[in-house]
Amino acid sequence: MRTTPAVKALGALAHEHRLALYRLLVETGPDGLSAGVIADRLRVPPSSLTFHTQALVRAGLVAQRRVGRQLIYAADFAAMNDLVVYLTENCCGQGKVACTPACNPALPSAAARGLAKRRSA
Amino acid sequence: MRTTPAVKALGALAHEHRLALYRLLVETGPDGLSAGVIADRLRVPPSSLTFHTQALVRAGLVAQRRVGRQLIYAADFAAMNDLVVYLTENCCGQGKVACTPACNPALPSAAARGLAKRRSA
DNA sequence: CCGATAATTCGACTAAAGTCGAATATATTG
DNA sequence: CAATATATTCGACTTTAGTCGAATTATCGG
Repeated sequence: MRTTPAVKALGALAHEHRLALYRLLVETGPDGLSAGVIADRLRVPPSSLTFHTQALVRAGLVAQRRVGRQLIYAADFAAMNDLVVYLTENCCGQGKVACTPACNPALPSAAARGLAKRRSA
Repeated sequence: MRTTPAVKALGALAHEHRLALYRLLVETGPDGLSAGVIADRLRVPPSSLTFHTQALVRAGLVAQRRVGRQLIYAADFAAMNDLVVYLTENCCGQGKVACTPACNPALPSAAARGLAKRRSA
């Protein structure tokens, strides 16, 4: 079965270690953190940490770059926004007002080119 | 390892059938749809469909109610909003969610080239 | 009660995720 | 180049997710 970008992103976040890692990167901002620092903070062995960082990178939620001998990971905020938009899309058929606890505030409508149906590795 | 509510919710959405099902329910609104109708729309055998609806119900994203001899499933919009808020929490070190659309000052690559304001971690 | 409809549970199976030590690659420094 | 720091890949393993036919429970109309 074909795995869509949105499912990849959700699957990448659907693990304690990776969600903690992602939230750590969201909190940190564009500067990001090195793999070593992350492994230390999350108390995860290096080889396991690699497994999880790669899951996030493959899903497009986290970007990787090299600085010296370290690999730095940082959250991709646009990807997260795309995901959020996708989840709340067409809420209640977008015409009705019946969404009791308020469907969603206004969010960037970048879903078109985002997580919707794009086909990529 | 303890599985937090957020991870349960993300895991519940991290599957093609369940994401399609959830989005179908989001689009449908509070009235919801019966298991049979859902199975028909998603082209999933009844026993498999049950497996997936239960995953969403267990995660708190979908509510179940009986009407006659049918079981109706409907999205829980408050749960989705909670999840979205949780994902964007503490964005860029700020204590609010208000940065959600704006929390995209620059991607790490751009930041590394000095195209954006640098923040120390 | 009976027969039909609606959906779930059960069971057996296959596929995929997750873990982590040891070996390996990559980059820096002297 | 050699020694060191940083991180990944590999391999072997355990656990969990997912699939779906067949049997089972629940409900309705007569």
